[in-house]
Amino acid sequence: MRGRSAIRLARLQQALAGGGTLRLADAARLCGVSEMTIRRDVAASGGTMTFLGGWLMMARDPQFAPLYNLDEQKGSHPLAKQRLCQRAAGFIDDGDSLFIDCGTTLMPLVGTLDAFDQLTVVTYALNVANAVSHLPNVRLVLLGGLFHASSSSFESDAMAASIRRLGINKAFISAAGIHPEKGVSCFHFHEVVPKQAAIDSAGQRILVTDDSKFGVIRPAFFASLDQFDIIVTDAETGQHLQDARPTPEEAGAPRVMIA
Amino acid sequence: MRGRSAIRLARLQQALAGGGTLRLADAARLCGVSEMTIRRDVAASGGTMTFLGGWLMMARDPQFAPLYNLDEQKGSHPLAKQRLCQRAAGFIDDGDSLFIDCGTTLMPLVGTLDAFDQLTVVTYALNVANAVSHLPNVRLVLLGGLFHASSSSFESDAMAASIRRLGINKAFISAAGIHPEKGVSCFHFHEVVPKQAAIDSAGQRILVTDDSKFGVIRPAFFASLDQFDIIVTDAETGQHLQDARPTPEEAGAPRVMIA
DNA sequence: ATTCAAATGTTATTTTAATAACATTGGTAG
DNA sequence: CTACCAATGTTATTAAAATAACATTTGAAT
Repeated sequence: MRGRSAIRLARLQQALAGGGTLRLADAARLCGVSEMTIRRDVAASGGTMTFLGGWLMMARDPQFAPLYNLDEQKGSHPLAKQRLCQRAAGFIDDGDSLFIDCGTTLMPLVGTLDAFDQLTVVTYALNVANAVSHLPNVRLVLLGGLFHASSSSFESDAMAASIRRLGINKAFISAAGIHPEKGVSCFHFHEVVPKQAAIDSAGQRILVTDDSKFGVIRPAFFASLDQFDIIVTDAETGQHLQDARPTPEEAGAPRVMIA
Repeated sequence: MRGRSAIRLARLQQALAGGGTLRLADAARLCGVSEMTIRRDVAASGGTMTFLGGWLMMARDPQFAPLYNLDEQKGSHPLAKQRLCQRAAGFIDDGDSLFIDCGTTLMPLVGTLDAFDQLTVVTYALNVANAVSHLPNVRLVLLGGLFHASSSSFESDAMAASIRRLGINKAFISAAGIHPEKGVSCFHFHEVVPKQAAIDSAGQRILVTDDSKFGVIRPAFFASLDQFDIIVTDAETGQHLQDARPTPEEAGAPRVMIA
């Protein structure tokens, strides 16, 4: 009786591949073995599966990973993003058709959408799509293609054309770097096309970015600052931007909103 | 102090919008309130959120939905699907480019893919895409469009064209109904186009279906039985199909595999 | 202000899960 | 066949979460 543990683990993994959880008791029955044996199997699996209070699940980090660890909690990053998105959500109206960019910055924005009537969300990010897919009041259009795990987003030749066909009301754009003169940049080159297409075709362009991105340059530039109508940001970045442009009402200057 | 519970729930919901979990203690701190209050809030939320062993999460997140309830467990459906998929996986080779249909039937198939080298998976189903997205050895191509929650899949004008451009090695197709004379059907009309395109363009077509679908007719027909090269099914359906075609080697007859 | 009731906090109790310790089984080498 | 050892099962113990009970706070009406 050698290697049976591996067989059981494979079977459980297969059962859980599509997401979902299993009661410990059910996992045990599924494998025809005692609960203790399942516990030992999972413990020996080296972290591919875990128990969460009696429920077995795949421990793929991003999904299951707690949002805040007690340690990093003082760094109020997630809270900051929530504040930014709360502010950004102020620009949304019932019936809008929104473009939501990839990354984690705009994630809390999705959490605010259930308060509206009949929105449409266009995105090329898998994480955004998953969050939106649960909202009954939001129509979801996902722009597919080849998946890039690094940014949880898709790349496609047809991306730009698809976006231009869609009629986007308001585009919420995120960035990995924002520099007062050089402009706005991101990590991955395949993000450039959809970002630019959304900026081109949207009625209103809203850049959402926190202080940690200010002054930073990342590999791929995709826009200059004055291509945005509104910039929602933290106090520090906001101050910088307003100092750089003493007359924010002048033509082409985005309105800066501090969250 | 009225309606604060709702405010806290909204905040938590927003924090969890992108998926993931929160420790009870962290949720309490996030809202500046005691753990007991969070417990009461969640209990009053009417099932939108739940605790799983001290972790707060969105209840409807498929990631955390239980696969089997103790009650329905006797009906060994999920086990049957696993057996079918195990059998179906036998047709996969390293380097293959696979089409995987929507629904839950083919979900366990994804669980077998980590054993191969360098696969490509093409799908128009969000649940399949999510499962595949975690596999480092599989390239994922998601065919996007307008999302349909009923089947967790996408609809698009460009679907057929996209599929034909892709070069699919083996197409794994699921069905909601399979009838010996009338053919193979599904619930949703928007599934017909991608299914047919995949059947048209794939090198090998593999229908995977369990006994509960046999003799059933659903709203949308998409293929006849002899359009498949292989049918992977349970004992009962397999017997029926073999009886109906006494000479399975005759031209155009699919090979029937009983799992 | 005073009073009341809803909301929240605190503590105690029950239930459940996780761990540890020990007993049993079963395959395999000698 | 027998003795051994890994694998598994069983039971006991510990830790943690869910519930319940009761105390305290807080906001609004009188």
